[in-house]
Amino acid sequence: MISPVYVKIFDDIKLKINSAELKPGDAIDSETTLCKEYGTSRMTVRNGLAMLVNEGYIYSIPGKGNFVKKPEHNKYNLYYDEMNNAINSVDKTKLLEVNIILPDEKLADNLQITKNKRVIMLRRLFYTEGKPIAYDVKYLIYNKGTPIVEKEIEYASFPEMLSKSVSLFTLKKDLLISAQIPDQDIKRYLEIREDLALLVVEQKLYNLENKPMGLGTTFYRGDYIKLEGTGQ
Amino acid sequence: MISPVYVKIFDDIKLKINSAELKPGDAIDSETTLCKEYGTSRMTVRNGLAMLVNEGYIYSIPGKGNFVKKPEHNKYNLYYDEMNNAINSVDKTKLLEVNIILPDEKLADNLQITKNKRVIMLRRLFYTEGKPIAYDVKYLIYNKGTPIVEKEIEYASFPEMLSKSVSLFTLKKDLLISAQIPDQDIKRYLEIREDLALLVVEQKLYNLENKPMGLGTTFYRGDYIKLEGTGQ
DNA sequence: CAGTGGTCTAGACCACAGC
DNA sequence: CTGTGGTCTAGACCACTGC
Repeated sequence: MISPVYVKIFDDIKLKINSAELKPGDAIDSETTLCKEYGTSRMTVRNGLAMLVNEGYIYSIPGKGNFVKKPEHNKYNLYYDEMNNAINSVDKTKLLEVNIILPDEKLADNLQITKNKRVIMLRRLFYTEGKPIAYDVKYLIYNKGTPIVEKEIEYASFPEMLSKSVSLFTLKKDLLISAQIPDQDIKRYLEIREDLALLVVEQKLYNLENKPMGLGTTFYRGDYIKLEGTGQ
Repeated sequence: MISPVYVKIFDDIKLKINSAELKPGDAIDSETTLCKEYGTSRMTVRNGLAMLVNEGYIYSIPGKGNFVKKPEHNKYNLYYDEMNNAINSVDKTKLLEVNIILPDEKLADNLQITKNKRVIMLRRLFYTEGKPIAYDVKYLIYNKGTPIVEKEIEYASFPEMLSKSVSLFTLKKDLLISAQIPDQDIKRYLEIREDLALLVVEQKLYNLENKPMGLGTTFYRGDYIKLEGTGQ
């Protein structure tokens, strides 16, 4: 098991932090000191420290030194794919409606547009093994020249819908996750007769200038979805 | 507005990717080519490329080159703090019970322990403005010598509870988010009389060896919580 | 003032891709 | 074989910190 010197430096310091030999706020040996300790050049040391910075273990203050960071124990990675989650995946969708509409006050406000700017609305149902498990409504800013291809939209996730008009790299996305009781309409769409909670995911997409590009809400049957997050 | 050369390189290439001049899978100019283009040394170029790698724009294949990555448009950052969310925060907690118990089959299985290994159970209520908004149950592996300090536990988040026995850096965490209808017990605890959905967050904490250290579930009134995720 | 991290140079050798 | 990225050296000057 041979590994580069800078990985050795990274591992050593990481171990000291994990074993609590170095605590948050503590200073790390200076770069020149580490150079001597490992008998290596400064660039190699900095390479190892850069890894620690990238993984959130340390931070540096120019002129002072490198210090152990407080771990962000409230941060999680969430994978949210409208059609796939921890316990189920969508195998069929049904396009209920595609329409160009004029937004009402609230929608215009949310999309930061005037009320005479047209918006694409689409409503879909998601199915798993023949049963409807989610009701989905999306609003997209209408761009002339961006054709609406029903077949493409039917199976597209929200970010993919916008990929024609915006590079996916430039998309900023926000999620809001909540739980609520279904109203009559949704009960009908999802064929819910018993008492059942909905998991509601609201998505908002922005371009790089923070201009809203789309707004969407997906109502999942609570017994058919679990969202999964992983820490660190 | 002066910025280091490597930041300029980073910005230039990022712009090319965002403007779709460079598409996923495309090769970037080689490092030596970039050295000539910017009249700089290889380390400076590599510094800029490292930033692009860290932000998920590119990846490199040794011997071949650097390439534009496909954006991960299903990845979000989720901040989950048991006591604080997008629309409310907990201002009071009530410790219903702290006990050392023997796990039942399911719990022992989940914590990967034998049924004669003791477990700390604690149950809490979270309040906002005098009203109970969440019911919380946690199970922690019992470690001899780790004192249970009620006052500490009462206001601690789950990762903090374990911080005495494990470095917070070493904690791996999993979240499962779902929605369900409250049962009679929870309705009583949360003083729910109307129809209401619960947002349920299950947390599982592991140490570095992937040994489960704790298990917890928090049941939030659906009208008092929204979880917030941000993309990219 | 000496020590720190930030930026940068101009080289080097290596393992690996692809021809 | 040439070209690629991965690792590394031994210096340099700068801005900043703290004494």
